[in-house]
Amino acid sequence: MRGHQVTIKDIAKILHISPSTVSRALKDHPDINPQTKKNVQDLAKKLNYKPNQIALNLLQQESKLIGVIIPEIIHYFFSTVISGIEKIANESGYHIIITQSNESYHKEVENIQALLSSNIDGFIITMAKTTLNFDHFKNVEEIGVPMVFVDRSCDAVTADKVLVDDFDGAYKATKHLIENGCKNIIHLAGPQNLDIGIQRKEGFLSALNNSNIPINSYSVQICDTHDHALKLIPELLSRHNNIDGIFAVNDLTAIGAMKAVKSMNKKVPDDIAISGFTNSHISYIADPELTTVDQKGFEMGQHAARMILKRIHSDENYGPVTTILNTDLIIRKSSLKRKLN
Amino acid sequence: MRGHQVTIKDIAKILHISPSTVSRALKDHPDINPQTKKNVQDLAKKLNYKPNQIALNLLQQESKLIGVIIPEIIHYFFSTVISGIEKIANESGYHIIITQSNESYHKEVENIQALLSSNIDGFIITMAKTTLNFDHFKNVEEIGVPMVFVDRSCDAVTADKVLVDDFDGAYKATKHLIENGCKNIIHLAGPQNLDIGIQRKEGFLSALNNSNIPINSYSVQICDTHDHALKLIPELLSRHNNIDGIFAVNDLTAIGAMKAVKSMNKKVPDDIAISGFTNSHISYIADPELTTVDQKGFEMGQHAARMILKRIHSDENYGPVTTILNTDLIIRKSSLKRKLN
DNA sequence: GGAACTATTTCAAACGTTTGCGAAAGGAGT
DNA sequence: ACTCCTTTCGCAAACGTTTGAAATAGTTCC
Repeated sequence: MRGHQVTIKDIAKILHISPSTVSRALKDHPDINPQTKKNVQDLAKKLNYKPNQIALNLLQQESKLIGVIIPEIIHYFFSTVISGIEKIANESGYHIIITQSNESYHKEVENIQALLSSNIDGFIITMAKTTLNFDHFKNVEEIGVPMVFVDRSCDAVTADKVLVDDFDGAYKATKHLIENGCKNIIHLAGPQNLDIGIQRKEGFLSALNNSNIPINSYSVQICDTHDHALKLIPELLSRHNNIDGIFAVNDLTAIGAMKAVKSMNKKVPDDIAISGFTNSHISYIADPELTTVDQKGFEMGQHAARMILKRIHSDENYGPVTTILNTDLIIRKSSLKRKLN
Repeated sequence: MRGHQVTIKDIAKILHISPSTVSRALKDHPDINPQTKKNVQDLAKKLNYKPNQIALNLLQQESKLIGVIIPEIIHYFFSTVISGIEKIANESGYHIIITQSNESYHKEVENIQALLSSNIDGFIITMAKTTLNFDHFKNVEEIGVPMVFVDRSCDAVTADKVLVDDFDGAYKATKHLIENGCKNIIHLAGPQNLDIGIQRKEGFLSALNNSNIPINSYSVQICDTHDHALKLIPELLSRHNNIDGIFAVNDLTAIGAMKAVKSMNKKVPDDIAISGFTNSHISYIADPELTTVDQKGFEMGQHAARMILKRIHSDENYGPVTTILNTDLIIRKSSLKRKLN
């Protein structure tokens, strides 16, 4: 049913000239007779000729395609990363193929294989949480297809990375809570096998230390989902009545905590101030609006795209580059206690 | 820097046989000597041979690529649609190229052109809100590349569609509010140049009529963003004190309305019950949790992918197919008034 | 009138793969 | 010794495009 796209050969046949002449005429090659040029260009426009990208790809040994592997597209952060990648890629005539790992190691391996056989020119990857074996990345490295890791770094392989300064972000958020009068802050932390989980925790602890605030046995809780926070916080508050601040590893968890706090008839922020991390849409939607750390997803995506394009177009094999972006603290109502002093 | 991928020709050269023999050996063609076959297959495995997808695409005049054009990936609904598409496409060896129009007509046209020259095998499209001219779609139709429209239908062009029963969803949500004791419900409606805006409004009005509830001059307000609702609702409530229910065209608007209601010291749901539409993540996050209509994004994506694959693989030119999915009413706390009778 | 040059066009190979057809070689049957 | 068949393989074309090199025709110059 496909109506045959018009090709250079078609134009050549109609005009009784050779395909090479048509090709050159279309690119304004000086060797071509102006009249022939005009004939060709007019006909091409009339027939709505579009060069066949696949043929060009084959000839030039490139696909102008960047493979993107992320855990889950429905997460606000990742969708902003994708938007950033898409913007820069499109500006250079590239397109992106998106695949999701759903945080599954096996799906990630599958996706790598599938994208490789699609002859993509480069990878932009955020590893799955469950990825502990890195042979599939090493394989890519051997083949020589460039990779950029985003947000979660993989040290088993030499590749470019773009990360965010999680430590500093967490530090700033915690410091802000302290400055707003919090004296007993807990941290709802992410899994400690991931760099971001560790860094955000360390930033939190460092801020406490720096302000000479004592760290309790319950100051750090592994808890990184909305529903978990909803269950955990009431328990915690009933045991430790003097908790007056919560710094959560992500916005969703922060909002779960917020709901739990409100359900116990405590006020946010006056009784308990809260900060999240990511600056996803929901932080603005929350009631009260959630203070959070902007994770710069869009910028990360843009950087990653620029890095991969540079690799693709570079002949020399320069060493791996790591870019670390600064975070911004976004201050909203959930952390602004009435000043008591 | 790219380490030349190993090709059939490489294998042929090493084994001193012709490329055609290698090709056939790799596919277990009966014409090939078992020993030759084994030699080829062993070497191919050893060298990690992967067929060049681009060459195959050129030969078979297909790219195994589906072009997806959506307004904005950061919207929960669209990201679920994408997930659905990706799942089905991958199962059939297809990949998806995603582009965003950002609700801009011009970007949409650009994306169509770019994807066409990437020789994608089919389009899955959700039109931008601002698209009023359809020549770019007609162009695609002429060329003969199949299209499926998702969520927002385009009648100017003969193509498959997968829609959701917006009318019925709105009807069910409104009916539910009525059954929970609402006597004066307003509808925050979407733009009335889009089908979904019209259908949801009509469903709302029909439910009121069916329950003999009078429709006021202010019953329908064009308002489809969080921030607009935040401004509009206080005005409305101060003028019409007896409003006791709100049905919003999407979840974000519903949550804006919810915040506004709470800010006026009215209780949700007891004073004013609220329902949204979409069932996005935020509806579960809201406080109180938001009653809403599940828009079945994932299912829509799956259907769209199946429809486009069927088109791609079909030789005959069957008439356009429209699939309309049923919605589910998701009842949560925001609509459950204490029964007064 | 031949060399030298210019202007314009075509040829052919290349990218990697598939596939119809033909070729070569050997064996069996008559 | 001839045909016929089988087994195994290679040739060449095809997909659409680009590009160096060669070809053709026409002009200029001495």
